[in-house]
Amino acid sequence: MSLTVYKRGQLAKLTSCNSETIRYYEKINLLPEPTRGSNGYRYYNNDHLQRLGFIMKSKSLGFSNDKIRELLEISRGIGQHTRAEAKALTESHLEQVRQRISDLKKIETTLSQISHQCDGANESADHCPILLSLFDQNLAKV
Amino acid sequence: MSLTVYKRGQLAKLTSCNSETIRYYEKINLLPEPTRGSNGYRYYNNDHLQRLGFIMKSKSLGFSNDKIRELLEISRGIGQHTRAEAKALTESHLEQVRQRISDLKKIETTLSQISHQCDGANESADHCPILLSLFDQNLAKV
DNA sequence: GCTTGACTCTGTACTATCTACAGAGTTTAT
DNA sequence: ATAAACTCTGTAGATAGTACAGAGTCAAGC
Repeated sequence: MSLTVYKRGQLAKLTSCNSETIRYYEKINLLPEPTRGSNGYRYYNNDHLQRLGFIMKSKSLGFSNDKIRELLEISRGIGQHTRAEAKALTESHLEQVRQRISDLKKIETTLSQISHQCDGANESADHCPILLSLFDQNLAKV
Repeated sequence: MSLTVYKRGQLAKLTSCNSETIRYYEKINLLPEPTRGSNGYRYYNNDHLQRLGFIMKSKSLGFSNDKIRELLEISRGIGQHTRAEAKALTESHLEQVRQRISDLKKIETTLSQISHQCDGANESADHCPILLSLFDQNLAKV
């Protein structure tokens, strides 16, 4: 219905997306090509606005551009796709997030340990426990 | 003391570092240039071995290459650097790790919520709660 | 109507952190 | 001797953008 159009900068402001990034998303087929004015300017419609909002939200949840492209395809598919696909994508991503958290927690523990071993005195870094830990062949694998 | 030398592939195996990556680390001044044989081959010594071990361990703790370069400089500096510097670098990195964990936990919560809202049935993705969430203007900011 | 500033266009280069490949030369094993 | 495995250089690709140069366009104020 709405015939509202937006120039690139306006779309950028409305979505908090860098305006150069909008061009980039078009290049990698995340955002469809908008119509062009006779001046060559891109003119976006409300569908672009909604899609870019979707992209920004998915990004904030850590989805990769490839995953976002898949999610957009599912949402656009006319009955071709199922909720099972959307859920599978989400669950698989969630698993990755959990794995990453688990990895980072191990890193946090190790960093915290080696940091506590160093008094941080304003003296020569010779024999600094942190550096020695990093040189240590036997530092626990993270 | 030890006059052991290693070719690139040997160093790679000993450190579990990809051999192309060793070349890359030399390019970005993370690993000093080794001596070259008359055939142009790189011949590494035990100092390189130890440094690359340091790099790999630091990487496994999530330090960026720039931070690793600083840590190496501190460890190499002849009394020029202090333990305070090493500790500050570590603490600042630890803070970043904690922040990242906190961000990921929020993402995990949101993903888990929207995933639970979807039954994942093998039916049309129309009205899929996950996709609707991602299109929703009001989805809680992560 | 003109000027000025803001915007947009294209293409390309840069960030970080590697990884991989082509085509040539070298070493090693059988 | 020959073939496999290794190394050399330089360059391109992946991921996810960001930034800039140089040209053209639009909008507001005078």
